[in-house]
Amino acid sequence: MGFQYGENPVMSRQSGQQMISLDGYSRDQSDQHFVATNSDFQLPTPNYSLTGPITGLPQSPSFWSNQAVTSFNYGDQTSNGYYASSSTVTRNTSSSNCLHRNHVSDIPRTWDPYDPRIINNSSMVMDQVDSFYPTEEDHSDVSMSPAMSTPELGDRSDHQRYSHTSLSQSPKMEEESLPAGELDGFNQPTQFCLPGKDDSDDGGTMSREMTAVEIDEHAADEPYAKLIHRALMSVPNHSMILQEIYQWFRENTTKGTPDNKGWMNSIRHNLSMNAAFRKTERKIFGDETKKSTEWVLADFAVRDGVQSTTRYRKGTGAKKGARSNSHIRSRQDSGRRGGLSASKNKFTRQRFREQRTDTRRALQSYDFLQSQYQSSATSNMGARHNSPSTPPSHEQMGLASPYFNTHMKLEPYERPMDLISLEDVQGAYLNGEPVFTDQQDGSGYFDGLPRY
DNA sequence: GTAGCTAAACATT
DNA sequence: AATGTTTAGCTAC
Repeated sequence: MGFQYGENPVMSRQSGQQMISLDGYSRDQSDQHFVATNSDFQLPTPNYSLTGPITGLPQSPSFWSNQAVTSFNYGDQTSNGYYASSSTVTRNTSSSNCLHRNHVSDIPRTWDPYDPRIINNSSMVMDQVDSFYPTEEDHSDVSMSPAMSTPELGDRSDHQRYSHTSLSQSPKMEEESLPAGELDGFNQPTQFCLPGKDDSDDGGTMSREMTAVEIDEHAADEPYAKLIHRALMSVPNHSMILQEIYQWFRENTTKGTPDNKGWMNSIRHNLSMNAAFRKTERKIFGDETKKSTEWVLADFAVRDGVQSTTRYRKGTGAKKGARSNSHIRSRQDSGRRGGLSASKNKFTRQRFREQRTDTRRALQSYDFLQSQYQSSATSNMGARHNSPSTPPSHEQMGLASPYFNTHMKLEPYERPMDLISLEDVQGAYLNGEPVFTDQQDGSGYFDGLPRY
């Protein structure tokens, strides 16, 4: 990246010099308000260090043996069944020397060292670096581990390979704005250690530092959902477009191979099926008619990590062993069913959303009643095992239906109330007629539609 | 049985 | 064409 030591930042830019985006993607001019050149940006702060998820690690022993490099808590499944969120790397340095993001909303997608905000307030610049990964094609001597680390500037031979930081992020849509303090945990120190499955005599509760090799091996074995989670956690706003996710996989995993496209399919599959990943739309600046789709981590996933995608699988029970004569035909047939079902389900979901809207409107009339019970509700909520936006497990939901409530991608205002949730309702009548009932066999239907 | 990967069909953008 | 959704076969544990 060309970060250099020195008390006096030198901000020079030659005319015609190619500008790069910090996440490696070209930007529209309108989006280029924050751009750094690859070579002439000079870090005004000497002896700096970073906090935040860092991807792409030098593998040199000197790097790993450096005391300043923190240990890793390689988040694994936690007691609540989630993959732990491993969003932050900390340093054993004083906070004044650390680079950390203070305000996500302030971070532009790209940066320009000539931005007056930087020149006049240089501390703001590197305070907000969150991600750091190599982009050069030749990675032969650089570990592409997706694990997060902290490049140590003392070893510039390694460090110089980091041609840019990733500030890939776009402003969240209004309705996606995070509540205050939502990302507070992002700056909280998190240790990166091996999961406690080792032979330590504490029963595995203690953790130990991973070696670089272990991290690489571990990362290579990580499931897609976890890797996607990690990718999204590596950017400040926890959002990426699909192509950025692809690129992250190319650079940080062994899955992103060019020889086949199956891994892309798998990524899309995981994005679609895992409730930790939510789809948002962002209007393209300057052209309100165009929108780009971004994938963003759900709030609970930021806090708690991601669950396995298969957990969201429809539990109809794949008939193992029920093979047709032709494997190919079976495959095609299953896909065809999926496609047809997808279409049908899309329709039914759409109808269900309309129903939900109607239900919500009806329930709004209960606002008054809810306010009467607010205090008791609050006390009940306090007894919740999980935070309200944390999706319940199968067990918690106690659904007779095999459908896990994965794609109730509800906006905050339309989330089921804690007071009254559809899961709690076993039947409803309108004008004396049953609107829906929850049959004992679990085949609950909502106005003739399957219950989701 | 669960988790994960993968292929595939189909829909949507 | 790229992206998104869904089903389901298969393997490993």
